[in-house]
Amino acid sequence: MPEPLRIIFMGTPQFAEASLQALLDGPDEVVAVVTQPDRAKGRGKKMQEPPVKILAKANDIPVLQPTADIRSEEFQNGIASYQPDLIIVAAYGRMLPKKLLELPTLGCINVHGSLLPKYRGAAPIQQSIINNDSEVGVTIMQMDEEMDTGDILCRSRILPDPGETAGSLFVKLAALGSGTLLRAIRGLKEGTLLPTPQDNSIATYAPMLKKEDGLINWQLDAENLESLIRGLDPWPTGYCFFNGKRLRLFKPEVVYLDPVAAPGTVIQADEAGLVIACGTNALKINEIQPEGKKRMKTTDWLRGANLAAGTSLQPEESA
RNA sequence: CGCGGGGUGGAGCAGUCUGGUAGCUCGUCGGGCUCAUAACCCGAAGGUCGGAGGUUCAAAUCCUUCCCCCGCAA
Repeated sequence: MPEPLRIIFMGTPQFAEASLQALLDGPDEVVAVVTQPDRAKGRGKKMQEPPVKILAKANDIPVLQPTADIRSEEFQNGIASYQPDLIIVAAYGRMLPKKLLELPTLGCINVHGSLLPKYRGAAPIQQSIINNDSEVGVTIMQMDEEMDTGDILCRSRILPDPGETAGSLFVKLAALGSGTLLRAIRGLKEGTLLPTPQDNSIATYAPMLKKEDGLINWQLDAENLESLIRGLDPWPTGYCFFNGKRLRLFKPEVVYLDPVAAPGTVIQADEAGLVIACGTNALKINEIQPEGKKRMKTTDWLRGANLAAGTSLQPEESA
């Protein structure tokens, strides 16, 4: 095995940054970075570079941004010209074709934000919070042609903290993933890794979240909504409506009481906080972001908002 | 030039349409009450009303322009 390895890194968002940085700090050579094209984002639809691209440019690494078809001859020849020993993928955002998977001598390996075979797919970290899992982690796996189904090389697990959000867990798992990745690479080089096939019978999927997934259904149990809101923080965020305006909900807390009011009804709205009736028990919301405003403590918001107990936070019936 | 909301003592807001005394709920500080208190009562401090220019006897308010924050959409 040549030393150092020639590595191509494929990734796009913030989650991938830590892994790329770890590789840059590591013993092997990152010869190129592949990332999604710049996209028009934010107000005024300004073009924005993916975080991974920014990091790559800062380290003078060639960046490839295939736009349409990563199955194209042109792109695959481009990759081949770097003669990679290993391709590492972390939240790149697309499946890789077979030809590409077989190109590097050591194949392609992936950093995934769950303990596979649990939560294959796009949103494993959010899903693990939403389901209130007692144990979370990352998996390094050998990639194959299907989504997150390859043999497991390495896993690391941690315990989520109370009140953990998808955002806070993202940071932790990105760091955990980068360390686990380096361990896996070392193992590959030394031939000490034992690739383990996934047990498909216990596999679950974590589909990409949509904005509408954040609309709170107050009929549900407060405990479920509590973890849901944490799992949707910071995106797409749990939300409901008040006076036709969207209210984003953060820092939820289950209040154990038998709600006499209909689900979605405000039970309490004073200096002690905002409590809303759910299908079972109730939910206290400790931070809130009204449309057009910054995120703030709910008690601050209540001082200025004209919200009384008895109000329903269901979306308006009229369409 | 994608659509829209917003910037008012430390916090959250009202006041802007219809120019004319800086308001509300809190917080802070001082005093009182109380066995005691984050409760209650009395009092006080604290504001270039985002910046600049303009109109006017007079601008938070009307006009022009710039800066900043945020939601939608992508």
